[in-house]
Amino acid sequence: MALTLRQRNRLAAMHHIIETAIDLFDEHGYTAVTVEQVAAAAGVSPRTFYRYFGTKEGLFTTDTHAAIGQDLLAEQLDLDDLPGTLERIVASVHTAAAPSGGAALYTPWSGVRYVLEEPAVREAVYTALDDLSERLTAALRSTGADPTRARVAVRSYLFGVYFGALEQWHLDGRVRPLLDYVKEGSAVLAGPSGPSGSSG
Amino acid sequence: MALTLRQRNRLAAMHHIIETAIDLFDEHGYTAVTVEQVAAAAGVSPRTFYRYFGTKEGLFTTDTHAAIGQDLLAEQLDLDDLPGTLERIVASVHTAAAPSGGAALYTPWSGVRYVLEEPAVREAVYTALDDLSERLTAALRSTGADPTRARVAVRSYLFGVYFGALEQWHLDGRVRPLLDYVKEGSAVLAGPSGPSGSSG
DNA sequence: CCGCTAGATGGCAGTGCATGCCATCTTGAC
DNA sequence: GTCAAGATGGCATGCACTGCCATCTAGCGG
Repeated sequence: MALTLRQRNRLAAMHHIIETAIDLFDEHGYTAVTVEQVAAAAGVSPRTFYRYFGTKEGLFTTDTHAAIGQDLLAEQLDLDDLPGTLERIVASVHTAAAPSGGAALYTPWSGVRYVLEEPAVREAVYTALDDLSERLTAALRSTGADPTRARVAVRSYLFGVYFGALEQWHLDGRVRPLLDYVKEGSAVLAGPSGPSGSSG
Repeated sequence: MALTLRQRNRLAAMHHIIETAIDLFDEHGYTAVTVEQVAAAAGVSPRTFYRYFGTKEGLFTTDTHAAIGQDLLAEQLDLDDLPGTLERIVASVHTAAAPSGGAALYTPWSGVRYVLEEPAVREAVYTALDDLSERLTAALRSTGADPTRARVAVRSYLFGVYFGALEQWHLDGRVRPLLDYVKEGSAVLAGPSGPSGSSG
C-alpha cells in the first residue's frame, strides 16, 4: 500500500464518522441531527469533522478513497464512448459493493437514500456532478471536440442518464439492477429517434 | 390585470430588492454582502427579505412574476417536442429582455453572471431545475411515456442542453445568440450518431 | 532513550444564514 | 368607522462554518 499510517488512520476515522452519522440519521432524521452530535458520537471534535468533510453534506460527497476512485475513473474513461464508460464504472462499483470473496472495504449504497431524498444532500451531489462535468468537458475538448457539443453531452450523461437512472432505480425499490436503468438511459440519448418522449 | 394592489406592491418590492442586491454584489462581491446589508439598502427588514425569497440565493431562483412564468410555460409546453419547447421559451424570454417598443418589465440577464459564477447560486439553480424536472417528468409520464425514458430525457434537456448552452454562451462572451447554442445542444441529443463527442 | 519538527487535533470565539414568535401596522371588506 | 386578515418588524434562538491559537502525537535523528 502506498498510504502512510497517518493517511490510513485518517481514512479509517472518516469511514467511522460516516457510519456513525448514517446511523444517527436513520434514527432521528438528517436535519434533526447536528454536526456537533455526529462528532460527539464518533468521538471527534466538530472542528475535526469540518476538516475532514468541509460541510455536513460532505459526508456524502467526499471521496473517502480518492486515490482508488481516481484510478478507477482514469482506468475506465473512454472519451469516445461515454455510455460505455458510465456502464463500466457502474458495473465496477456494483460488484465492489457486493463482494463474494474478500471483505467490503466500503459500502457506497448505505447513503444513497439521503442523496436522493434529502434536499441539502441532493444539492451538494449536484455540485459534485458539476465539478466532474467540468473536468470531463475539458478532457473531451482537449481531444478536439466542439465546446458546446462536449459540454452538453457530458452533462446529459451525468445529470440525465446517471442521476436519472439512479433515481428511477431507487424509486422502483432497487429490485432490478442499476445497470439496467443506466443502459436504458443511454439508449434514450443514443436512440435513432432522439430523446423525445413519444416512444414510451 | 388580475393582480391585487397588495400583490403588485409585493412584486415591485421584490424587484427593487433584487436590483439593489445585484448593485451591491457588483460592487463588493456576492459573499461579502450580507442579507442584512441588502435588506437595509432596500429599506426592508431582514425578516421580510426571507419571507420574500426564502434564502439569499432565492434572489436568483424566485420567479418574481410567477403567474406570467407559469402561463408562458403552460402555453409553450409540448411534451412531444421538448427541444422545440425549450427553443420557443428561450426565444420568448430573449425578445422580452430586449424590448423594442414598450418598457422592459424585468431584465432576467442581469443576474446570470452570478448564476454561473457564484457556487452557492449555481447550486440553488440546480435545485430549481431539479424541481422543474420533477414536474415535467410527471407530466410526461402521464402521457404514457416510460418512466426511465421520461426522466432521462427531461433531465438531459434541462441540465444538459439548457444549462450547458447557457454556460457556453456566457463563457463565449454572449456574442452569438443564446438560441444558437440551445439549437446546437438539442442537435447533440437528437443527432443520428448519438451524443458521443467524436464528431467535433 | 531523549528531544525535535511537522502535522493533526481540540477548544474557543465569532460571523452569517435562517426560523419561530409576537407585537404592530396596513389593507380592504362590511 | 369597525373589524378581520394579512403584511411587516423586532427579538431571540439555533446551527453551519471559519479563524486563531494551544496542545498533542507521530516519526525521525542524535
